[in-house]
Amino acid sequence: MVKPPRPSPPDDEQIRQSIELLFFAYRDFTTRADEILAKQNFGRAHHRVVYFVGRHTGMTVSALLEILGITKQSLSRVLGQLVREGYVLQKTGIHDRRQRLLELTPKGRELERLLTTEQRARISAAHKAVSAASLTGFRAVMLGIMNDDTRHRFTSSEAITDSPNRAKMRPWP
Amino acid sequence: MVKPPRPSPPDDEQIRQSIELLFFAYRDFTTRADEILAKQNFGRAHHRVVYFVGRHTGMTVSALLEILGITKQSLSRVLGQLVREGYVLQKTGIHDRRQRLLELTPKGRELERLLTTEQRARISAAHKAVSAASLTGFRAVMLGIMNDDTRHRFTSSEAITDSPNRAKMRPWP
DNA sequence: CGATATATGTCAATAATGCTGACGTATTTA
DNA sequence: TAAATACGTCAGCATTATTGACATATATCG
Repeated sequence: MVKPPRPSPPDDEQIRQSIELLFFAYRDFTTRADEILAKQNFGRAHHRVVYFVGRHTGMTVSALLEILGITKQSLSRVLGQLVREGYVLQKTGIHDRRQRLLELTPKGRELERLLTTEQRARISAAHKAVSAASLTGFRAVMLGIMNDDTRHRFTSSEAITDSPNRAKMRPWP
Repeated sequence: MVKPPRPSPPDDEQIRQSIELLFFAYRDFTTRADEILAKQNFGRAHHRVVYFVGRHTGMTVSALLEILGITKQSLSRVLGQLVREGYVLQKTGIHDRRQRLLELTPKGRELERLLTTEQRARISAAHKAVSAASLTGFRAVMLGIMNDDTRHRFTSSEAITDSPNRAKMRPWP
């Protein structure tokens, strides 16, 4: 007891701080939307579906499952509910008729807007409060935290802003 | 009533990207620990309790509730379970005997280590892959995302490592 | 001292999210 | 034609979180 098993203390402290930044930022980021959802008898899962379907109109169910990282049974309840209540439309795929391509109805877009307005304002304020370099740093660290295969989602196509740092990122142990 | 159906599109794209960075980084950050927890019949809530009690030895139940942002009834089951199974100790407060000060047992510390080892490695790698400036930027943005009152947790007291970088962080508008 | 507030715990009911496992159907591909 | 794929669904179970009501011990105030 006199001798606490310490990892390298200064480094460990920095790491723990980042863990906590992630925890608290995520916690505060989601609470407001959760409150709005509760009033409509929806949950966070509905928000995620509406967000990503809005973001990627015409996406397949599989693509959505991969993004959410859940099973089709779990998605089923939520998606089925959104479809039945007129927030999401399913259209049979043209090239592959087994697919159900997803898109938001006007009602769905309305809900998406309602849910993310506060979140976008929050992020927007955070962006405006820092320098462009800070924003780049934020992105670099977030990309470093996620899995390699998830990272492709940001690094491949056009979406990414940037950053020289990316080149330094190692593949991950 | 409301006017702009569209925010300025380029800006909106950057904001959405940050929202997604937050979502995917958090998702990937938690999955491994969740798997370990599942094997022991524990959930993410147990992880959070063990993490924060380990971080703030001797903390009160109220302090933990405030950090977690949940109700005491929700905490009760999880905390009670951890206490009964010997991961967490409760000691009656000295100055205020109504308080139950929380701390980890050796078994609790072991569990905490098991759960966060992978997470710390993940964050550590992300830190090493970027410049000190990027890290500062990451912190600034994360602090900007969280609520004002949550931010005090990082900006006020000692808990912070320290780092010359800290000095550059602005108090926030 | 007595009233009241605080710190904590507990019981009960309810809801949302997620999982595994087992089937079923339509459609595409080999 | 057989196998693989995309999707859906039913059933059962665990975890996390909620509200509301009530209980106990201790502190503090008038």
